[in-house]
Amino acid sequence: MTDAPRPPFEHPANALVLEIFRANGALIRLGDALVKPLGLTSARWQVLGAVAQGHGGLPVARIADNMGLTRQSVQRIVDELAEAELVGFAPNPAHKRAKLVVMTPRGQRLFQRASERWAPYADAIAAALDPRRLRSTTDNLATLRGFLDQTNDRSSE
Amino acid sequence: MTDAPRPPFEHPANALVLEIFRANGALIRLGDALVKPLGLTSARWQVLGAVAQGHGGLPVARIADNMGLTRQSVQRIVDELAEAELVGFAPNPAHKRAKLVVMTPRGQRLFQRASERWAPYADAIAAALDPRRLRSTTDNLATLRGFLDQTNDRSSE
DNA sequence: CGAGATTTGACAGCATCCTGTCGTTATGAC
DNA sequence: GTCATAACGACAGGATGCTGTCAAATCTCG
Repeated sequence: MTDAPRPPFEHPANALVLEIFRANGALIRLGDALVKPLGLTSARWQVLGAVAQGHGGLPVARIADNMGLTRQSVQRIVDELAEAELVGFAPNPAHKRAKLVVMTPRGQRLFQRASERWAPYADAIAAALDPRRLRSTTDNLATLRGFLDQTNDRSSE
Repeated sequence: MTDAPRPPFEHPANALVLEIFRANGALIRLGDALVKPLGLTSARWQVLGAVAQGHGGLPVARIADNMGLTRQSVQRIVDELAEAELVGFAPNPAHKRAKLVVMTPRGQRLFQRASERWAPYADAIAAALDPRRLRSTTDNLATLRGFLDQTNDRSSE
């Protein structure tokens, strides 16, 4: 049994990476199904959430940084959300072109409804992973992401 | 302090979900940069890895299941890999149309080179997260994914 | 105050993954 | 043995995210 070809799949880090990919996919699928009846998608819901967090309004580039995405990806979603009148643009006193993205009342109502739909699932996740595991998993992923971001930044220099 | 608008962002599960999204994005970016000099992308590398694991050859649908993706996504990548002669198709004794995807020698060599490039990063991850954390994080994500897959399957019935 | 660097938005093109639908092939119930 | 079901591949279309490039606005520093 020493002849089994053993590519570095045995490495513990690889198992983690594969689980992250699978969890990411499963979360997006769940999110899409969850907000589809509201006319939303996972991506739009996420951007809406990021806008909701920036109470005073944030430029697109800031939202992208918060989400770990590029400006272009977020810009496209924001434009679509603006088209649907779920978000609007407020003048930015600190930058003429970089207008602030703010929620419209309609956007707030829709986001509220999405949040209500999500709540039971969030609770179920918290039930499947007790508070200690939930927190340690989050912390460990944050540690991993810190390393990855650092590595990515370094290679782009 | 009871008036702060508090959408369910405070929920511990949400912090975990956001970290999974960010980690996923960072991993794909790192993977793309890592195998770009080899003429590969993250997705092709991943599919190549899945083919490498199925030593005897697997039909596309099986590979997709293993990766948590749809058949169509994997099929397109496999076709491109076949075009580049990195994988080939072997007849499937159990199914006339569902041919088995197998590595070509060239694919094996390329995957080997990608693995060698990845190894230092895998080690670095294992260094940033000690074995116990690495394993518990992987296990907890697997638990989460079990719940998510179950929920997704249920809603598609 | 002025030149270069940085940040931000706009536009174009591409890679990846999804859903929906159809025809072919295997499998299982009867 | 036959028919319904499931599994698999093929094809079309849409959604999301990325890179590359350029212009406008701001900031930094001498």
